[in-house]
Amino acid sequence: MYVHIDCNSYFASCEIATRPGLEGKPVVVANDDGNGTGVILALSAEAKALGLKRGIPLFKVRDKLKADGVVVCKADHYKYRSISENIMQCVLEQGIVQDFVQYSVDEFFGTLPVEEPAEVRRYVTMVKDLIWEQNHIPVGCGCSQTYTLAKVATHFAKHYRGYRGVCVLTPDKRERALSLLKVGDVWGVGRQNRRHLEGAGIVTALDLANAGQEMVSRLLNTAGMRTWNELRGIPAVTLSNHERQKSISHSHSFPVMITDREGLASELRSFVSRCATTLRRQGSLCSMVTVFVNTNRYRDDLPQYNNGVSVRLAKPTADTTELLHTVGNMLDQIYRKGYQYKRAGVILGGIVSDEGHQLDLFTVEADERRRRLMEVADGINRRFGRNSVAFGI
DNA sequence: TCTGGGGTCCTAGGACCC
DNA sequence: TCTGGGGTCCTAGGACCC
Repeated sequence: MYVHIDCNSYFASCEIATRPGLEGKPVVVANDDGNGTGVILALSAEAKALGLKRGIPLFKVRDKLKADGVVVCKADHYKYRSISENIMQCVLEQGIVQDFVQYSVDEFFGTLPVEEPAEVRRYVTMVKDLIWEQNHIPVGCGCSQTYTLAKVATHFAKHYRGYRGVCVLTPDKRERALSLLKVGDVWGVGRQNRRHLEGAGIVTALDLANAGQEMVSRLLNTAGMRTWNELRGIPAVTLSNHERQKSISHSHSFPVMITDREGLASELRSFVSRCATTLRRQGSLCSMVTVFVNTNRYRDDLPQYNNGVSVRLAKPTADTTELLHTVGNMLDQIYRKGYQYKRAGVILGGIVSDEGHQLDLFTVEADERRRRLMEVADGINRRFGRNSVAFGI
């Protein structure tokens, strides 16, 4: 029996759990404090009831937020990650769920060694209650024969009060449940594939499950075939372990457009410093760097320019000073005078473990003093907060 | 005035090998 | 007229996820 656990309105729930006085109030979390360029990322149930939606730019609803007394919180991703780790930890210690893995910051998968629906329900309710008691985060739980069907079950757990947050989707109820679910709400069916499927008359999840293999493989790719199997109760999805990220990126849309090279360079330096910190935290080195810049795509009155460049490094590194230097050179390749830049970012790729990586022909001994400098800087920032020390350029 | 940020996987086509 | 055949690896772009 596969189990899926999904935190409700996660970012908003984290704020309510950690800031006194927010309970029962309409709360939205935005990637900004509400004065700049943010959009709504998450909403409490009370905020949803006001008709607010995820993805709306704050400036469009500024008056409504004020009139309805909505609390706007700035997203704190460090907080959300740390609460997520606590949830992970408490479920692992409880020991009911097996093969427990984190799928995203607010979702978890696992298995249960029991099959009988009432018993499954009892176990999963214990897990749900434990998460609430220890973290004050409400969750929805779904159980079924495959990961995808477990996510379908979670959908029902969240949308029908009668389930009280736990839905066990047994084979005899599978068809009925799938007939009530739009095909676009199935895990793995995005906007593009939904259009293809609907064009072929496949509208509900049940239509997809009952479609012929040939038709499905023509309309979707191999990932789509896995989804098709899972909907029919045949496990086909394997969760890769994400112990080490394969790419690390930071990017940002600027509240005020930037025109000069130095302005962009300064942003990119801060992005790459943060990437390098993450890189070292997970014990990795990167061997590829990508830098990109974009103008404002919403302003058709302004000339548009979007460009990016990637370089492969001679040897993998996690050294901030080295990456700062690289990024500066890369910006020179793509920076053009005369544009108003709205967004820029850095992506580190080609990530390898920092032990036993391939040295190139010309590598002398690694610079021990530089490595220790990074270690000390990371240590200070861990202890006294991010950006307590940074690289002056 | 103001429109997010961070990921993974798959595939087609090109470059290269013998 | 006729222009080999069988591979691997890498990358960019597009699909998906949260």
